[in-house]
Amino acid sequence: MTTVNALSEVAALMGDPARAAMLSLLMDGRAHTASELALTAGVTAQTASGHLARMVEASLLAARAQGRNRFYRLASSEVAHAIEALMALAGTRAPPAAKSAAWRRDPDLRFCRTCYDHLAGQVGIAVTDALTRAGHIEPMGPRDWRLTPSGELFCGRLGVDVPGARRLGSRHFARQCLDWSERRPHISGALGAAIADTFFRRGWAEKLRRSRTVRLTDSGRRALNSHFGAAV
Amino acid sequence: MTTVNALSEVAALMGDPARAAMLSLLMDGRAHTASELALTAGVTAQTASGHLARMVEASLLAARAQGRNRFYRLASSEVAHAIEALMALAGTRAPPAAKSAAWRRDPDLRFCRTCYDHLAGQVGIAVTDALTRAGHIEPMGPRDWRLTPSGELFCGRLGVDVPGARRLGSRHFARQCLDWSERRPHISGALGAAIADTFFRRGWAEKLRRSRTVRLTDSGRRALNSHFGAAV
DNA sequence: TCGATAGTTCGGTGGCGGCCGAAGGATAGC
DNA sequence: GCTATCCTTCGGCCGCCACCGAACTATCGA
Repeated sequence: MTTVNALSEVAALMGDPARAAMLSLLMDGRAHTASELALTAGVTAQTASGHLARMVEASLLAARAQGRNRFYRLASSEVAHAIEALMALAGTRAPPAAKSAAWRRDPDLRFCRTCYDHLAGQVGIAVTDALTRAGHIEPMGPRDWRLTPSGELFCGRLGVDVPGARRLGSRHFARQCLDWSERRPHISGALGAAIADTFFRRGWAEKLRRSRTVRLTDSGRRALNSHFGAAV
Repeated sequence: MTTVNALSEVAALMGDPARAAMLSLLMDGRAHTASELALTAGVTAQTASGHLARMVEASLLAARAQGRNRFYRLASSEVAHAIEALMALAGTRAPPAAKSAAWRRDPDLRFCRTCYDHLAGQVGIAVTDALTRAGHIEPMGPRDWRLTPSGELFCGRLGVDVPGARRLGSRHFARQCLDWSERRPHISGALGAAIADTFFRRGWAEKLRRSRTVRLTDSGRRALNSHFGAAV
């Protein structure tokens, strides 16, 4: 293959409107799910899937499976650089200010939200980090956490229903879930759900209507400080 | 027009093999006639004419009529920069085995070439590294270089027209341009062009006909050694 | 075990665009 | 004027590829 063909091939990939829309969204540096990218590009899931596979094949994107979701991100900073150079040609300034519109509109979503049934965002990460720092949980394997004896006690004092979580044998007990805004794992699985449930039950957090966004209450903020030694 | 559409449109222009071949030839920084570009791209004159018109329309190329001939050149160094960035991507895409095949095809191009109007390849990197090592230039921000007082003196002794380069207010003075073969930044912008000009004027380097490839002369090799303390 | 959700694969369709032949300027030289 | 060369415009053909519906797989939660 000549350098010329290589040039045209990579440019052609970026030259499709749907793929360009996906790449633009990914210029925020975060990982996004296939369905999110499909929605942004304005195409069906199956069309998006084909586009994403081609871009992964060409090393423009990197993919990581997580549960039912598949997260895609730009494969390297060089990809971002090339996109930026092309956008500069069109006279439009893009990165790094080019976050997705939804993103700019919703900083609260980044702060705290539900991910299935557990907490995510800065609050989810703060809780996870605090538990790790205190030695209450430990990474176990690539995808799980282990609850230590001290963690068992800690959860008991807080009112987290650990026995109930263990009873759900069909469900993973404590999983590492990649936080798509913070780009680090937070705690999910049955234990993550039980912790979130405690937050809601004790009035530390409230779900907003018709949204994944979660509001941390004042007492929740105090609880984070006193019980977890974390500030957000 | 949205930024996304702008991205896909300019990328789609570069994504056609015939147009990519033309753009590659024009990376030598010179103006070429329509028929020459048609020959390079392997298409008929009328097909090439259509391609060229579209690229002029999109401000990728600039055209100038001269007698019966029509000369085309890259519209700006930004266009060259974008092409270079895309080529850097293309270098990473295939596994090593496939890459080296394409590589060995053009060892001379990898050694020294023009990137629009400045030097690239091993020689371009050698010059840039030597200037950095001697403290003549310093990275300034993510995309620029700063010429230090010692660099000012050094360029003056060499006959590089620094004042002339500064006078081009419309153009970036000293930019970092990612070298697609060396995968590290070399110096471009007005100063990069002035340095390259010095190389050609003093007989240190010669452009090969119909190619971006540049030949380093024996005196050029000696100059690199004595003035820059670099060996290639 | 079962339903719901996320993602992929496959097959068929439609439209965009690259291609060339033919014809039509424009310029230079005679 | 005439001719050769360079380039462009026009019209029609053809292939590629983006798209979607349908069906399938995998994972999650109950």
